[in-house]
Amino acid sequence: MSQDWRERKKARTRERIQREALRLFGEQGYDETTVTRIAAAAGVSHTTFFRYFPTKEDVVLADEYDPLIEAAMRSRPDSEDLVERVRNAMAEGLAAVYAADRDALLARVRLLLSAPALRSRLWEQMQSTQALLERSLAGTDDPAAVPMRVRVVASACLAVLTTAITTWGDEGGTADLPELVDEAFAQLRAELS
Amino acid sequence: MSQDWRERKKARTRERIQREALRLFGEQGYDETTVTRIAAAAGVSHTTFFRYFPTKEDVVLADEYDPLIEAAMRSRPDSEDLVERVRNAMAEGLAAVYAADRDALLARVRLLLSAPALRSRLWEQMQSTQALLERSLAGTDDPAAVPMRVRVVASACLAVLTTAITTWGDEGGTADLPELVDEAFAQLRAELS
DNA sequence: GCTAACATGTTAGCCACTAACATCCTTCTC
DNA sequence: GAGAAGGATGTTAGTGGCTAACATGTTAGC
Repeated sequence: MSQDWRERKKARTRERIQREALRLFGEQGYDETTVTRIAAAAGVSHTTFFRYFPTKEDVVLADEYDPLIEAAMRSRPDSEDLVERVRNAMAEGLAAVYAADRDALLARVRLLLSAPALRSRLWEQMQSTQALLERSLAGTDDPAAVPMRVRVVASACLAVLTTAITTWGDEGGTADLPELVDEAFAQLRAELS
Repeated sequence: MSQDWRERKKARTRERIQREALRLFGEQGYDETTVTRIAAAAGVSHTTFFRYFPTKEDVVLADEYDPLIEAAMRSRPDSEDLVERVRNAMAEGLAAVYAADRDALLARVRLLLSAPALRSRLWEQMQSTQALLERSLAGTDDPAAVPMRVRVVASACLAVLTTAITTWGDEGGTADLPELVDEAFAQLRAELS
């Protein structure tokens, strides 16, 4: 009971900052919105902003997806080959997000596509997702022990997923994303046979 | 004749800045080396530094590879399928750099692997390389006219190339890079059949 | 109530990067 | 060969992301 009030207040402050930030980004663009401005809109100082989000980019890119993917990877049977396992795990995680949150996902993707700084940050995050995939596929915790074959698969699958999501965002979210992802994987397979 | 002296002087200044920068990065690390320090070592002011290189990252990432790849893509016969064309073009461009410049390439790769800021910048550059590949494969100049199939191929091939180069750098450059790239493509193909 | 813990604000500063202006040096013209 | 024009450079000052130090207020546990 003791810490509850504090935790809840902190969570609300965090949400307020994020909400105001996304609103301002949408209204005036990412680069044109300063951290100080966001902090003022949320009623805090810019130092407090940085106590909640280590960088400006993190307001957009709070990574909730890695745990999803990790769990999905664990539920994949060993009978599937490497690509199938990654493909299905990503599809599973994505389906959950997509069903719950389609519009928010689209807004986020479009923001990401609009600001170079955000895109580079995304790449960094994907690097950690890739490391996760590799460890999971290779069944080891030592990054140096991952064979190149596994790294090739992980990076290629992520590239395909990214391409599908990017295409989806470029088209304004008109298509069905899970279908697009399926299609993208099928296309790669078709090109390589 | 008139402008020659000026041009040559500028070229020398540019090289001096770059040389000193790479030396300092090697000695004390990328993040630990400030632009002002580099400028001082090169005997110029920090504003002059930025007149030669738009960002600190650009000292490391002057992109000479895209033109190579573009030329190589043009020399590929239409009889090859998409993946083969990209694969061979990249192999051709890489072979040239590798033969001429192996040690410099290795040093650069290792620097890239060491600094997150540089890596994200690399991703941005790869985005432009990917766009180039897509246009070349699709035979169009309109990015919106590129079918997803082509984008999937381009992004996956780049991912494979990057994985091979990264592996090479991680292993200290002991392997033969062109061979590694070949192997990486073969592995992806093997996993997808 | 008192004290320890903690969230926040203020201030000052670093660094990448930019703009404005003055200076100097080359180059071109007469 | 003197002077004007143009370009390269330095100085200064400023912005924005981000950090550290310290002071203050607010809550938690006794």
